[in-house]
Amino acid sequence: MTTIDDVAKLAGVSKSSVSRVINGNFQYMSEEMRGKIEQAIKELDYRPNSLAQSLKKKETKVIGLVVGDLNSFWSVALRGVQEECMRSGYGLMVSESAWDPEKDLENIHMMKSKRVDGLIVSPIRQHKQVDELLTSLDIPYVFADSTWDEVVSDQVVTNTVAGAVEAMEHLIQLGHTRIGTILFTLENSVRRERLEGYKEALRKHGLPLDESLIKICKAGKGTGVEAVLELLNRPDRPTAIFSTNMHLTLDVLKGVRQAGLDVPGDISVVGYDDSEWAPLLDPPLTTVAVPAFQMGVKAASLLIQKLQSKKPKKPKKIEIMPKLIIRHSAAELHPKQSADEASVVQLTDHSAAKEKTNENHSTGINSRKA
Amino acid sequence: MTTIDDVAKLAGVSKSSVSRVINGNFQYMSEEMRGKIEQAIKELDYRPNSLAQSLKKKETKVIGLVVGDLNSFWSVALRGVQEECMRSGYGLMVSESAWDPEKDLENIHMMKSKRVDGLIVSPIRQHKQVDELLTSLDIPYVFADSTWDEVVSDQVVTNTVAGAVEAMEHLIQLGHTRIGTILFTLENSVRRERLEGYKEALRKHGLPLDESLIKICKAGKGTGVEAVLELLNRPDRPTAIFSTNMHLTLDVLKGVRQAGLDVPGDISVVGYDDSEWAPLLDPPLTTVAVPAFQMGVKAASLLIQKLQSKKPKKPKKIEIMPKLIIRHSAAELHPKQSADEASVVQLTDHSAAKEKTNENHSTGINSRKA
DNA sequence: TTGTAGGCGTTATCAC
DNA sequence: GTGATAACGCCTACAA
Repeated sequence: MTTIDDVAKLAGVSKSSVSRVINGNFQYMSEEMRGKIEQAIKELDYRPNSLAQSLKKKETKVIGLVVGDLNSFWSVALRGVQEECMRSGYGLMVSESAWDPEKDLENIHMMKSKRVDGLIVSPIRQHKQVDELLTSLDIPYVFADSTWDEVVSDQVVTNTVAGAVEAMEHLIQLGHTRIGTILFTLENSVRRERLEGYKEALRKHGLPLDESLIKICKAGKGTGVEAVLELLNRPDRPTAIFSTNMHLTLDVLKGVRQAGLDVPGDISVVGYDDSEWAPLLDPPLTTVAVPAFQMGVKAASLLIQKLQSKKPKKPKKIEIMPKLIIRHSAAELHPKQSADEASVVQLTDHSAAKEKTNENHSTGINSRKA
Repeated sequence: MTTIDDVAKLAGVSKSSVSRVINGNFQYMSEEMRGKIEQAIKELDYRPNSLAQSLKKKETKVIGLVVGDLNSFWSVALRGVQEECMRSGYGLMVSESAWDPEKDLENIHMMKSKRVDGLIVSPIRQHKQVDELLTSLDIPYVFADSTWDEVVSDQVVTNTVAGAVEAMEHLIQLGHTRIGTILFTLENSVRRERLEGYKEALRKHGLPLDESLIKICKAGKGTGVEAVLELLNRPDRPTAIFSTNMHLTLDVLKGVRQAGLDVPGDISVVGYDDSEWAPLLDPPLTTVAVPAFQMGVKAASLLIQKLQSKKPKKPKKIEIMPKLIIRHSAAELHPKQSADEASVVQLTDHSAAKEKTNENHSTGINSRKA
């Protein structure tokens, strides 16, 4: 491995001068010396050892991503994070705790020992412990997606309540008054807020809240099917279902089919999280699309900006608006029309002092060529 | 930040001894000293600085993943890689070139400068240059998924030809003789092999090869729709289509719908790459599922094993078998039957001296709880 | 304008 | 058994 000494020797100069060239300190340096050194660097194809640089400079130019679940949402968001990192010259380390809350803490320690400059975190639970650990470790961080209600740190989240409300209002405008919903256990803010939006929409439109129409299920394959069947097998079954998660939406559709019911004849369904497959279902599925890619970009850029500014600013909360994608039923589709045709309802941000993030970004799905 | 010196001071010993404890060198050490030091470490919650360790030991315990496209396949495979890394105590850096072949090379350099111990690479093109760069950089590596025909290095791939043949044979057994196929441009082995499998199946069953039934399209949204429409609008249109990529399958289904045709009444479709949504289509879609998660695990463990064994072994090629998942048509589904019910055809490995990877692993989809 | 020397936090090779 | 001490490869006052 060629080192800075090799370059110095070849160029016949001291290594401090080489170091200056590497770091772009050309302030008081003769053109001649600079030329000699750059020549030598090229000749040896020398690249500095980041480890040594980092040890000295106390920064690694690497940020870490600590997520509870690298699920479909995060796998898209990850690309946004990665893209922003590349653009800003940062490396990216990733870790997943796979739903073991202890591992989130462990992973943070791991990242710290690798000396990442900052962290994007999205734990599943224990946000408080995570927050405390992060501050005690004195590591710059940004919460993303999932957060903690009393959190005072930087964060990038989607306005989940607004998304849920919009989904519900779509159903209400279609004339539904008995709307069921299905959720995963309320372990984090994202999940709680979806329920909040459900309730808020009912309240807003003067509809009664029937707790028995709310089904909360444990994570796991197929648990949603049972839940939805319970909902559908009642005599006073709901005429619409708001599914709050993509995995649950799969279960809901399976359940509806198992119950021998028809969408949208017997029951309407709106799902949270969009999928490339939604337009291909029969009928095409209306969903709330969360701009995952964009969130990844925002989270990374907020963190990096934080790393690069000297003076600490006050915590910033960036909210990203989900989009309701209303898809026509298959019957209404003209044969020559694109099956992907849909109306996109851009939710408006009602909150005041928050960063507007309504640029016309992609939803993260289909945002790259294949 | 607390250092090894702080620990030494607190314990009243030299830092050499502390270092021994950290590295588990208890060979010639009194119980007493060990106790004192462990106590001090705990008290200060001391964690060694990986940078300094790595600088000295010349290993970082980090591996890198360099992929051309963090698409749906790799986003699942990534979880496998990550899981194996965590199990073996390695960190993971990721990078994506987003279809810019130059960036693959750039990312490799970046990883090298960060001094990763090894690399899992899956470039889109220029496998030869990548291979050469990797060897010239003297960095241990494993090709994964996509590879290069003349490659002699370690690699973990799926037997794409076998997968394609099986898909085709399914269609042939259903009585189809005019089968169209749709592919992305043949830039890498994975893509070429799918075409190869298409041809091989025809040959094997004595069916004629009609080049005009083979549609090759550029990457990009919706290009597949045009291609499939060309296929379907001919008077002698094929009675079945083998779609070689998930994105293309979406386009194929859209195209079929736009042409006003019915699956499977007018035309049969088999897709490469499975999706959670496949069983929910009407009719459920038959696909070739590629065990992405498993491939990630295998790639990581092969690399790590390579890193940890002293003597270089001869290059190893691990082949993973895709699985054909035959789904019943909706009409045949009993209402109380799971919509996900499907026959899984486990392809048999016909090759001789290759590692068997037919354990009953998951396909990567649905392999985690949500 | 350039070079010398010390130190970043460890590990490893010696002595003792 | 334990402790100095010299690297590891780079950066950066400070001196020249």
